[in-house]
Amino acid sequence: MCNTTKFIKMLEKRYKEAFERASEERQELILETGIEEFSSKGYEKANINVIAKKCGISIGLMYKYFSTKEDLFITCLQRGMKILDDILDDIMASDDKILVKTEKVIRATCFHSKKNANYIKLYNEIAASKNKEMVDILATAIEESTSQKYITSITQALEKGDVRSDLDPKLFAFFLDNLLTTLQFSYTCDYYRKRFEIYTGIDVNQMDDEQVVSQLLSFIESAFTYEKKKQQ
Amino acid sequence: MCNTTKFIKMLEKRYKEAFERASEERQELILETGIEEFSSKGYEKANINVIAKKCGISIGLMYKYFSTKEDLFITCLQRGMKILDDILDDIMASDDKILVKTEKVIRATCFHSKKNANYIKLYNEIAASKNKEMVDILATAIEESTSQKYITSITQALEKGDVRSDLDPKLFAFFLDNLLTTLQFSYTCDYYRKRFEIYTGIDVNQMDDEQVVSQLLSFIESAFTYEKKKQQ
Amino acid sequence: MCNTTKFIKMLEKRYKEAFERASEERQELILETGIEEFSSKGYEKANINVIAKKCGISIGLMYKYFSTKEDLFITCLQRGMKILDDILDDIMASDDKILVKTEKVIRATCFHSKKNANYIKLYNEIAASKNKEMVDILATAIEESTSQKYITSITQALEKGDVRSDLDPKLFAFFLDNLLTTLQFSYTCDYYRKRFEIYTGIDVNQMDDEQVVSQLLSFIESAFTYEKKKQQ
Amino acid sequence: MCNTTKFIKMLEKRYKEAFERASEERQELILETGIEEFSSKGYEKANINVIAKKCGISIGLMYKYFSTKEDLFITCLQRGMKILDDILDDIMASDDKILVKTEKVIRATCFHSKKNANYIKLYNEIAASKNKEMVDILATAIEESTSQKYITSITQALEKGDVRSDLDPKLFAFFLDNLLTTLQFSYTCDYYRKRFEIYTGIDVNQMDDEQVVSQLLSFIESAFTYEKKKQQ
DNA sequence: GATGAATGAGGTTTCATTCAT
DNA sequence: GATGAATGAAACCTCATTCAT
Repeated sequence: MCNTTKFIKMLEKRYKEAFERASEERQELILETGIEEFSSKGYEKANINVIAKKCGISIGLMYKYFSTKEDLFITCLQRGMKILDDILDDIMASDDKILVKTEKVIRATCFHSKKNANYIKLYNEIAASKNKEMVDILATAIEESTSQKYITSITQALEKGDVRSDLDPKLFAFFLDNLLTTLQFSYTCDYYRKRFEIYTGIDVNQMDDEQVVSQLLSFIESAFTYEKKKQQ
Repeated sequence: MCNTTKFIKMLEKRYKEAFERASEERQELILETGIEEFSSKGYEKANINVIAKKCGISIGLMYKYFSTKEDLFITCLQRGMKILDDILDDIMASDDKILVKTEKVIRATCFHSKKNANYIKLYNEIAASKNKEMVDILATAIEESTSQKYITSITQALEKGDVRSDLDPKLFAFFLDNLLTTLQFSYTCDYYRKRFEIYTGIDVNQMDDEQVVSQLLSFIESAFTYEKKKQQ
Repeated sequence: MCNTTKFIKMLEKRYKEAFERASEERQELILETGIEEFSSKGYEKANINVIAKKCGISIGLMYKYFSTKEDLFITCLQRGMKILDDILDDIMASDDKILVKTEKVIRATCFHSKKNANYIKLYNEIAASKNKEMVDILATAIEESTSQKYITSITQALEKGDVRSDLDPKLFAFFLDNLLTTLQFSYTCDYYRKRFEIYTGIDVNQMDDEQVVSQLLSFIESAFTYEKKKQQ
Repeated sequence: MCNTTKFIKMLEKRYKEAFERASEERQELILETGIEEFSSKGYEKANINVIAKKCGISIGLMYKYFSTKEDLFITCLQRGMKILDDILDDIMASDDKILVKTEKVIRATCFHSKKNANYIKLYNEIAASKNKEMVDILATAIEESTSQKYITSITQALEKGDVRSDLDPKLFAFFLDNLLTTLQFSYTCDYYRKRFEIYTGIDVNQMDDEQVVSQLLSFIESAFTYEKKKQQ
């Protein structure tokens, strides 16, 4: 139905038929356990035998469900993507103006960050992946729908005159997402959390979210709205 | 002399004395080879024996130079940091206004990106590291000096009235660096490059840098300069 | 039931669950092979890969059974302790007088020495270990029950007037065990065997055990029994 | 001159001529450093490169002095033997009766134990060595002279009627040395120290030496002196 | 469907010894 | 005499994957 799933489907199934036949609870258990392991240890150090044991299933069965470690990882990632994309979908499907949408996305980022921390960590994991072929596929699956939403929204705003006339919708969408992505990581990934603390002096979990939201919103709002008078 | 080196020094030497006694060419060869391997394969998959072989030295000698794989990695990283920090230092030491500095940094990012791609990839590597203890140390070493420079510049600009009065210098410095960091990665790291292409439709290497520079600059300029009139 | 096992249990299991699931023959094969290697080469020079190969199993499986080389060693040691302790238990559980027990222990030492040589060599191995922490645990596991048996027996003999009144039960138990331990080593460990030959002029294997038994027994008997008249 | 050196010489020099040409201080430094390392780490884990560094000499020079690690170890051992043997020599050279000599040896063991701990640890090290060929040579070098002294003393005492008539001088010398050797180890080697504590309840360093001396002496005295009336 | 025993290549690290200077 | 850079075999340990049951 929605745009999102279309792109996720670009990633073919990476699980075997046996996995589909497993009970939904089991599917969920396996994927959540995998997500937990991959996000806390990283892809290389995560151990598929350990994941199987934590799920209470045999390693043999795990390989009946997934052909390789990579397939398990990708399937875990798809689950995370689905959940995160649904949140974004809800926000972007509305008729709100771009800045209202932006505010909602920022708030969603701050407020959902704890619950979905592991999914976001998986994104961070692939953002550092060195498997070029895989990375291209994943980047497309992850970013294509998001970027379309942002670009479309900005383009419409441009047409309506809601944003300044000299902006390039694609690049501005890109900058917007850069800010949001980094913020997400700052709430969830070790390195970015420390970095946030270095900049602000405050651990992100003790930070007043409202302060972050309002400052980032005003940053983006101004960036989108005001055109420089005539320079030079 | 400058602030930067002070923070780099927070990371003590991670090489052994024997390494200091090696010829400068060899030191350089080892570090560059290490950087090449770590940035292309990632920390886990990089192989010390392979690095040693590529350098034409025995594995035993490698361990005379570095106690562990981690020490070699950190030393490689320090080399990258030194080089990248020097560039930033040059720019930030000037008396230019904040937006001029910003423009210079953006340009430096675009233009130096190819030469220093591997150093930047190392940053990306640690940004995804799961070794909390290490990550905190590295984040401090890497971000502390940069953040200070940005925050100081913005604070001064605020005092001089060069930027709008309602901004929080720390958070705005943070947003600024987020945009620059993501841009850097977009020029160098596989995932971010693909993402850039998804947003803009163009591979970053065939992109007109000037377009990116001017759009990002105008984005930041507006964000920094214009205050919303009356917030309803 | 008996005191002995209580103390052996102080050493928790050092094998993994997979080892328990292996067939008894395999368990025995692995431990006996390990004992053979450790007792003939010493802990440091014994090679896990070699032990695995001699057992006809892969190194990977060996690590499914034991987490580390040390764990394998300790488990081998526990097997040796169990067997040796059972022998001592049988003897000490009787109602015999202390000197009768002593004679039985001496005979057991001489007669069992060939069959159990390797177990005793393991004791010798840890007696020279430099791993303080481990040594304290092992010493306790090995000596605690034996010492209790000796001290209790001597204390009872003291109460009954079977031994002289001026002896310190603890120290005499200690001296007694010193003589027995050294005798054990003399039957089994290279250095002590040579030393025995140097003292007696005869290789321990060609020695008339009866001669050793009677002389040691009369040595201990006199030491335990006769009090010096008036110490000038 | 004395008996002792005769047997020590059975061990040919295990150092190269260059070592003889080194200054006496250096010789001493190297051997004491080696003794410290070998006694604390054990033969296998002691590292010849580390020993060289701790001596402030190059590894190359170390190999000018000693052909192999084993040679260095043996030479260290010889030094320890020389010192310990000299102490024993002084005691055994007197005209004292066997029991007086015994008392002196026991006292020497208790009182010298701290100063010479490392030498004794080396003995413990070779007592667990698995190199049969080496062990035989070392056992001879170490035990031959000691055993002769004890056996001679006891034989003379037997002739003079100072000890009971039914003892076998060789075996009784052997038992005597067993008690003394174990006591030595109890003062110095980790395993035996813990074992002493298990038997007596007291750490050997907080023990009243006089108590140990008097009990051991009375143990040996009775063992040597009193003959069983007629058994059976 | 489900198990888990079994594999073995491959990675990091150590250290006795050599040798050019 | 003295240095210390250099070697590389060998040890311990990990883990994705297979397959007989």
